[in-house]
Amino acid sequence: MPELPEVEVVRRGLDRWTTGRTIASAEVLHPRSVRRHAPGPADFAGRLAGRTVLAPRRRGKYLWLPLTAPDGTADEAVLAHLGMSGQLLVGEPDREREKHLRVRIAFADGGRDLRFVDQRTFGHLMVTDLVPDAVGGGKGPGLVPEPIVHIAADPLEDAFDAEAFFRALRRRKTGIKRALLDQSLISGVGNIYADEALWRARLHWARPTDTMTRAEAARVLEGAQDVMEAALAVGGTSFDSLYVDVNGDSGYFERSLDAYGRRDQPCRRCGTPIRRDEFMNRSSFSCPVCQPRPRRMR
DNA sequence: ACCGCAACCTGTACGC
DNA sequence: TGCGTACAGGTTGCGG
Repeated sequence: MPELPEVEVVRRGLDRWTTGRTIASAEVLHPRSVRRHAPGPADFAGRLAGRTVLAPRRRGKYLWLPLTAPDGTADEAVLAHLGMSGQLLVGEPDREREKHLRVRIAFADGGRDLRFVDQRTFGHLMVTDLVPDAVGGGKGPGLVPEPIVHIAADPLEDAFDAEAFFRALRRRKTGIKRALLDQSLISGVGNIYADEALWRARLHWARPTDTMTRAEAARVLEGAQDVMEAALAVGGTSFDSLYVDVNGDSGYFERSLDAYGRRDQPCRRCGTPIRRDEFMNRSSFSCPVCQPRPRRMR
């Protein structure tokens, strides 16, 4: 459940169900799911046993569970990325094993367990150090997992710097959608919400960023913030059972999408059929009238 | 240093 | 029913 609102839905579920609990054991059923944990699956499991999990945090599409050190502070975390099809599910330990169960974490209290289920295995978990945050001049989470220090703040964080984002856009020689999908410029935005933000901002995906105005950048940013907050309010976007919260329930935002997946359906602003373009080996949906092609494409 | 694309996987939907 | 093709919401790593 890849984009920011869906990951935030999961974070909130974990906050309720795993915070303050002590891990009894972890079981890695598919090594690919911990491939970014360099010391390997056995080390991954060994590092979790006996640790207490603190309140989950998120930046963009990354989620992490801080782990307590002997003195009670957090120095490490379990970092999770759901990729295209990852799910973090919480439920009774004796329930059936999911077909694509990759990692199972059991708690010392014997209650609900935490499962990482991932059909396509693009997602991953790892145990990593927490290091001082690089963004936002101290307004960020304070400590962040080392592997994601290069990720930009997401637009729902206080630490997000709109002016810095604008300057970065102007420096780049690329199109606005590519920039929105670049997690080092702005994190949390994926293919769905990029299309939705651009529809709201009335900008074409290929609009070159090096000539964008402050007003255009502000429109895109506001579009992204508004659409992701609206999606979050109804549990995120899900087209099928692959994108669910920790209890396995789907969100309702699909019905509110204005551009994504609406090929040939009337634009909700002007009635013109929405077009689909090929872009980066995937799809881009936009209104041909509200979002006219720029003279120079990127 | 930057940009853009191919690769990594499994499953589903659809046309013939 | 079966087969082939296209497509799916993400990131990394490599070539240019």
